[in-house]
Amino acid sequence: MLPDQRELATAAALALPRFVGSTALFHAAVAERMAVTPTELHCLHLLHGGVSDSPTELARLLGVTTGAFTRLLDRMELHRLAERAPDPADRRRLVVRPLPDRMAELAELYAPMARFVGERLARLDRRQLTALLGFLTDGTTAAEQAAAHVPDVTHVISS
Amino acid sequence: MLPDQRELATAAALALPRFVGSTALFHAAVAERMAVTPTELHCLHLLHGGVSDSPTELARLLGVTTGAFTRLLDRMELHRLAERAPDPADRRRLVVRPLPDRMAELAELYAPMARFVGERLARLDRRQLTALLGFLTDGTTAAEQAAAHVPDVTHVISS
DNA sequence: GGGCAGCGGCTGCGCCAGGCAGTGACTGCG
DNA sequence: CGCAGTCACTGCCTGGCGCAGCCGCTGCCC
Repeated sequence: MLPDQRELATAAALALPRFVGSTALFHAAVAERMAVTPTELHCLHLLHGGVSDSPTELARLLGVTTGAFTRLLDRMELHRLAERAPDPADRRRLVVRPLPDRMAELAELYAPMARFVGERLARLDRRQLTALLGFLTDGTTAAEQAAAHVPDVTHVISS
Repeated sequence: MLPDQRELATAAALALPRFVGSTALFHAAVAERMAVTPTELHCLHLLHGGVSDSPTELARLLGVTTGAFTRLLDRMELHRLAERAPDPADRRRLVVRPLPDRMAELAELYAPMARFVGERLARLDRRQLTALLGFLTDGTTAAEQAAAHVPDVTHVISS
């Protein structure tokens, strides 16, 4: 790896936390405009991404308890974001389905960022796009795993 | 733009919200391990990035009111993350300074993600790194501006 | 140079998202 | 057929944050 590449990599690693922070803030602003909590919005993304439709699994991915997820679902139904449906195979379970009702509103709120992303991506060639996409998808799973196994630093404190 | 490039761009745009969500969750997990709120951690990143040292400006960047930031600062001082210092030029103001005390602990908690990012970036060439870095930095400012000017959708609701 | 509008940070109060722990319904294994 | 485990749900409580009012300080402006 060449020196300037190392510099670029360092700069990117430093830019990452701030990027995440500000983007999360943007999501919070969108959620507020929709009179909805950021967690509800995050859940909506998971639902539309087809990641899962199981309450327990969704709660885990969202980082909340199943108890909190019950109220979360209550609110999402109230806000016409999703709905409960019985699971025919297991009467204890239920499946969560996203509702299309407020998608237009959501798209409008995301418009500024969508435009930015679109313009930015249009300037990249195939290799650059592949790198970016790979970084995002692998980073997602890495973050989910890392969040579940954050190293215990008790010994650092106690030492 | 070729068809497969368009597909890649679309995929990247879809992967972005989930990436942000899961990464934010990882940050929340790190914050919890440090017995600290995610907002405190976000503020710490801003301080170490040298973005600003003004309470009002930091509150704006964090998306909280100045009132909430006062308690936030109280907690950060309590947790040895930052400290208040008087502004010699203006006795109304104060300067927020990050403390190095718990940086080792923080680095250890970030280690898994840092390793992933490092390995992932090492595989990219100069053009790819430049594209990624540009996307992150420009995306940060775009998100901050977009968060401040989220379009009003009242007419959508009322219609 | 004295009054005054505006700014910067601090505080009482209430709200609400979420954790915790216990409950009931249901499943499937022994 | 009973029993342990799973899944979603519910009171109770904590705590971060918004809101609005407050005080001290600054700098403009007559």
